[in-house]
Amino acid sequence: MGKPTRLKVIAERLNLSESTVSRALNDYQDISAHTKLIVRNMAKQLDYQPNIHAKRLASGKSETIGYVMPIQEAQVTGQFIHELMAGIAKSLAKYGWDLCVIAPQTTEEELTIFKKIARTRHISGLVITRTFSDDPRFQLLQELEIPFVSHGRSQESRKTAWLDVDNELAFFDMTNHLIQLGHKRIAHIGGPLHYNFAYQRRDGWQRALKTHEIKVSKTYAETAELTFDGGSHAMQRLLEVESPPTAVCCVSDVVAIGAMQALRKNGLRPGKEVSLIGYDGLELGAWLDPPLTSMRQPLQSAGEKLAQILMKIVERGSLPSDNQELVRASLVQRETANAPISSWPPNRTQADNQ
Amino acid sequence: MGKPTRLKVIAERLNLSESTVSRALNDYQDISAHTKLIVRNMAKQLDYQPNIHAKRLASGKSETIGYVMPIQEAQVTGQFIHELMAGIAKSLAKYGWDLCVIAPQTTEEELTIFKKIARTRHISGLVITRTFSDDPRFQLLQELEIPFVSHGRSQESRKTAWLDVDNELAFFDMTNHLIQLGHKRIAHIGGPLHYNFAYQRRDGWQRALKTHEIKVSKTYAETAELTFDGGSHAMQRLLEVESPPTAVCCVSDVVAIGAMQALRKNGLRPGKEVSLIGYDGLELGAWLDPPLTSMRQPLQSAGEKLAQILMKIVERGSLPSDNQELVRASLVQRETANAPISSWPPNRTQADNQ
DNA sequence: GTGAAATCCGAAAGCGTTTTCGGTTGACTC
DNA sequence: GAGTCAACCGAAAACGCTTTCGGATTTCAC
Repeated sequence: MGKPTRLKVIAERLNLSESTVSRALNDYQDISAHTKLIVRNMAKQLDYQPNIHAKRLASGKSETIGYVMPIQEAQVTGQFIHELMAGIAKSLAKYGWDLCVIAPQTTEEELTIFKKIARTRHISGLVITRTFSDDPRFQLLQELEIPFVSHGRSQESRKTAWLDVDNELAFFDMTNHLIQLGHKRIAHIGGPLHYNFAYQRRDGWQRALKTHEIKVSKTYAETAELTFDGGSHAMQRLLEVESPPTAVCCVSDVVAIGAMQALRKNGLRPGKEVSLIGYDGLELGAWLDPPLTSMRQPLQSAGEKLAQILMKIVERGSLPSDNQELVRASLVQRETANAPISSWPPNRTQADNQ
Repeated sequence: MGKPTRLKVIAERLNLSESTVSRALNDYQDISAHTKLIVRNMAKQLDYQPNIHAKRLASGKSETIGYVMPIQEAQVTGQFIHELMAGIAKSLAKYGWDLCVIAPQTTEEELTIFKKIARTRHISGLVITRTFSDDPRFQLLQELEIPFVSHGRSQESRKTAWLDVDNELAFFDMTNHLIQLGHKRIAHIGGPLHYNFAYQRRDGWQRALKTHEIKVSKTYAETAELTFDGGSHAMQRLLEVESPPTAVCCVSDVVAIGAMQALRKNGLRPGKEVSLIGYDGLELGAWLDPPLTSMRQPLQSAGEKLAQILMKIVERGSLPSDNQELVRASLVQRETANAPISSWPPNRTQADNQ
């Protein structure tokens, strides 16, 4: 009920000036240890919470960072975003910073919001996700001098701060896993190349094959929209090549799930005739029949790291280029990646393909 | 680069006082139409954006609402949360309000945060979700006089603002749908009764059966944790009763997916021997084999409404009890709800059950 | 032409912090 | 005992806006 405690009342009670109290609480050097102690005790006793608006106005800092929520288009980003945000919020909360959600409806609106932030500065830094190879946000944010960190990279991210999974390594690992199981005919369903990760994932797949001196057929390099249907169609095409693969590395779980459907439509069993590995490690993969093998990246901790990085840049002026970090994805073994079986692929005569 | 435009410069340019400019921009009645016009033009020309901290400090309003992110426990809440937040943020943005995410790790921490907000008042209202029948948050928030609106109800929500799906009606509709298809032996896998919706869903199922004078066997009223395994186990139990159901109403999609697995384990086909309807309308239901029939509630629009309600309460002092709204869920027809088939259930002799 | 009532605007006092700039102590040196 | 230097703290000016209050002008009725 009563008005919250202000700096003033704690100053009066201790017979100190407001400025002394303020500096004591903010640990200034010119306040004696003794004074700091009694001030802090009194503050605790009165449950003092500074008025955040006054603080931000006076100091010119906002202690707020924004998270740009991806525009709703790609599927099943929900869980992803949830975990990431939880990590960010958790980390920020430790330092009393706020996480403010920005949900632009279009790309243009997103850029407009950035410009507005640049003027008002009521948000001191941004976390962006869903990065594209050619992503206009990187240049704009640099021009506007808005501190930011991206989850994922773009072509432009040489000088900016980012945290990303080592996609290349993940797909290298994934492909190696299939090779260990005995596969030699390993295809890849990749994503559209405007997603920055699409390149890296494809490269990882290729490198693994090359390392084991397996030659890569062009027909094995498929591309799909990051949707269920995209995966389904791509798989269908893979089944129609001269000699179909015995295993497929999929750019995402959703695509892999689409691929599973295509297999079933053709009377094939995922994990038997054709092995499949997805990427994202979505929990729902475990509920499928059979459960989908996948690669998981740490999300909650990624969120925490993103927040740390951003605070470091905003607060201590750390250089963006000193804040680039690659994390490793790990295999989630379930049931769609097994050794190849002898009855597949069926012998096809030349005639089959005419 | 240059400092952002302040009230001061636009006042100087027009030879007006700051206070006049301020009131003109805020549409006060005691400013002439003409003055308002030129002030607004100048503001636009200079791309004026008020300093939000100064504004909030002076006015004592924060124009920020908080969204309490559910603690990460239940499965697949991600998509749900994402859509809801997008709706909230979108709606708030129209009025220049901010959405601040709060991610407590435990229930105690959540309550502690509420108390802090009550003191600092830097967040003027809260949206809470995942409500329980006996939910301590309702009483605390009322005591602390923090405006809030809940997505979902609790026992305590007679006087508070909320937006909820008509769960009872949804399950009434769902059950009726199965009855129309010719089912008479319709079971229900409900959720733990500490979730407020669990009661209502069960009641809707019961009412539909009673309306059609189908007597409800107690063995058909199952309860499950809201997880894949929970659904699976509950379905297994249903298959072991004397005369198993031909259709099951599931409290959630995840539970329904678990139930599908149990069916398959027993050599039964979802949508054939046993029909199944889930609830949530998750997109991933469409990727299953067969795709899961479900009920969907509008989420994005729910988020928008929640924001509207909260702003109304915070800003215009609208009474919480005048802001209670029920929305209707709709059936998402996919492939797990069909007419019963004659070969199921098999005839069982008494001996079978001994 | 006087009084009263509108109409419109400016002055100034906040809002609750931070931060700079001196000023007052006391200790310490010689 | 005068001078110097730290060590501590207070006064006061920001920060940029809102809002109350009253004053000046105009309008209108009589």
